[in-house]
Amino acid sequence: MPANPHNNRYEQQRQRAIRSAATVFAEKGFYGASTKDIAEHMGIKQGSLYYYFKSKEDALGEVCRYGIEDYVDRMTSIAASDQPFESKLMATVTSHLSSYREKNEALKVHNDERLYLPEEKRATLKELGSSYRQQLERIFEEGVESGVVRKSLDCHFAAQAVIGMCNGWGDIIVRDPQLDLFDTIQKCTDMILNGFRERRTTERQ
Amino acid sequence: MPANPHNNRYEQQRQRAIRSAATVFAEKGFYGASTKDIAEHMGIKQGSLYYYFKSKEDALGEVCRYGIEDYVDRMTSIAASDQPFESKLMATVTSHLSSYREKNEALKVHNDERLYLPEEKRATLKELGSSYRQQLERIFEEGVESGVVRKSLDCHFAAQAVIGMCNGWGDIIVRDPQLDLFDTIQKCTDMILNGFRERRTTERQ
DNA sequence: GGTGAATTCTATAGATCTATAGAATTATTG
DNA sequence: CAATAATTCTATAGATCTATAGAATTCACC
Repeated sequence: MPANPHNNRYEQQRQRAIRSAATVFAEKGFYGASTKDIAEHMGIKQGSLYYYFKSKEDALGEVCRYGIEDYVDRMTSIAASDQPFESKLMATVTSHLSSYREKNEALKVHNDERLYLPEEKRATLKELGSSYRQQLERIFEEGVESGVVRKSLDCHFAAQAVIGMCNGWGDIIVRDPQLDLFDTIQKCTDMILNGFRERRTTERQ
Repeated sequence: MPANPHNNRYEQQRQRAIRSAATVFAEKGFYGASTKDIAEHMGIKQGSLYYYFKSKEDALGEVCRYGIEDYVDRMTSIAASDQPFESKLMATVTSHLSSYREKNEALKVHNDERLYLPEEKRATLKELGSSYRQQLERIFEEGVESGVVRKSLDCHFAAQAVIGMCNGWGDIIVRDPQLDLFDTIQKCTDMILNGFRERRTTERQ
């Protein structure tokens, strides 16, 4: 507990601790990872970690929040912007997939391990996740209204499917740093909009 | 170690043990679940579990194998059948999603926890998973050849995307027994083939 | 350089958890 | 029913792991 709340070093080290926890949780899972693992990754001793976290569970909570927070913020600004539907969709996929790169493993930890948090903490995260999904649903609804997306679309289904697919890519992205992100983003967006079916050209075969 | 290898009860109880392990691993994760949890779910004492499993890790291996085995078999028979592309695709999605219902949580455990297995055991599972993905790629390639799917499709990407999306639904299916599976299957197939974009009709607006 | 605050360390209590050994119980078979 | 085999139980060794207390060290500022 630092006396000076404007203390710089404490916050910096705390961030390092959260990142270390994210890396270790992503690799070994919440229960598979020990506080010793996290401390060693950070370069301190096991007991010292409790200077930055109240408990191991607290560490998981911080990682999850860190993982999802600006991810949802980005969705909010995408949704609020006045781009056309197709741009919003692509921005969403871009934001989702690149989160896995930029934020290292914290978003993955949020997705895979948040269920180990107590009900109370999970509720906060759940609201964030629901907000994300609802905003994406709304984007699809706008797409319907603007005539770009077919009227028959179940927008709730659509949002779930897109989120699920992006999370699936997340696993691959985290494990394979070679993967061309931009290429994947383009292909995903194209799939969501157009599907894989051959377009019938005007000329008959 | 039963003397009579044709012993019936032993195999039956072993199956029960695997199912219990699947349920508990799915809920708490490999490290989060204790052998006591599994034994209690099965209605025996902790130590007795070792009559059926060599180790906790062995239990995880069995659950993973149980989870993926007939799932891959089904893909093999889908791939070998002579249905047209669209039927194969729908059969694939159906098989994938309904696996989550029928096999309870074992496929989910395979997806989420197999990385905690030692390299050797994981290699076997990896081959099964690769076989699945390659067969799905081949289905897409056939779709291209038959002209149903556009020539520009990256079939490797397509297979990954479909698998990722189905796994995403898997989480939802396991947690929400209410979800209409057939409806979800139809919408997924439709999305993969046609995307969400409004088809331009021949009449101009 | 000295002083108090901030940070990190060492050591450990107490609570797990896995796996094993051997006893007790239940089932099977002549 | 007796005897043998199969299954389950009890008890525990040994190895974690989390969280805390208090000592040691480093840092910031005068």
